Amino acid sequence: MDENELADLAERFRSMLRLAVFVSRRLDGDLELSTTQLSILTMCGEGGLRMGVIAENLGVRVPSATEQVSRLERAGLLERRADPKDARAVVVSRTPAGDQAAAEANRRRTGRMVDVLETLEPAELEALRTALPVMDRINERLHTISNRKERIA
Amino acid sequence: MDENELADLAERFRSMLRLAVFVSRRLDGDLELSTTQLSILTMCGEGGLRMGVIAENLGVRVPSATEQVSRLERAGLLERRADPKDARAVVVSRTPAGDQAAAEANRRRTGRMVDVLETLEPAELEALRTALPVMDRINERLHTISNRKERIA
DNA sequence: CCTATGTCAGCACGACTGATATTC
DNA sequence: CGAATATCAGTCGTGCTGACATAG
Repeated sequence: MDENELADLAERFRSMLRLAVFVSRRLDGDLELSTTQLSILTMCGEGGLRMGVIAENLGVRVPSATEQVSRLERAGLLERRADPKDARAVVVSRTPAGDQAAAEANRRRTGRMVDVLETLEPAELEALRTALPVMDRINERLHTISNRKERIA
Repeated sequence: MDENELADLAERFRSMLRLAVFVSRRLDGDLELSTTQLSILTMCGEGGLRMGVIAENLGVRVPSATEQVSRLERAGLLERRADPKDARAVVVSRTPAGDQAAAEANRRRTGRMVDVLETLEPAELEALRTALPVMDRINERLHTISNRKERIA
């Protein structure tokens, strides 16, 4: 693929990213839990996570994660415990109410998404399925490139 | 495709949307113009747009568009003119400085995206290219579904 | 003593609603 | 007069940085 084709694809992919943000807002905007909050709830099953890990998974700074966790804790969906191995750290895990809320919210959002996907044709669904891993790769590469830049600068 | 496959695809697509938001932040987060602001600048070439159209294109309410346009106007990149056909409306268009800023910003962001895409393999780029129109379709369908819901409610 | 972890305080941005003009 | 267009005022959510306490 030559340079011009790549630049064209890059521009169209930029448009697609904008659209993805837009679609995300439309799908999740009117629900009780924000996209970020549900992500935190979902990742905090299975024994809990440290605050720093939550922040890293979300791609935000630690204070931002603290804020979201505090909010979900006030709502009774998460709880903080001291890490027995390291008293500086906290381990965040779901309460039973959090388990229930996460399951319910994920079920509902997936249902909405199914409603949309049902209107597409098989070839379109296949195109989607094939492209999904590519976004993961792009995300990985983005980390690599960012890190390299930091080292140079 | 049966119900379970569709639900599985829906969940993975939801993850992809989250990732898209994340990638978008990483790519545009440290630049002078926000993603939204550059979208406005880009769409306001070719004779200008009314405020309501800008809001609709962005998927936000009119007051939010007003705020962004005011900011870009203060920065000297956009200008408001009265619509000669309808004195209630304003027409927003780019200044020469806005033309230049939009071209420069778009060039730079596309360049960043090319840096990322260059690290992918041909098959992955092809998968991406094939999937791009599908996101447009999803966006269209979302409008249809939302409108139907409003009518029912 | 230096680093790592998390919280707090204060700030910025960008969305929203509700209340106005103004004009169709 | 009612509907449409844009703006203003005020609020909220969610990110950030910088300063701090506590523990490794």
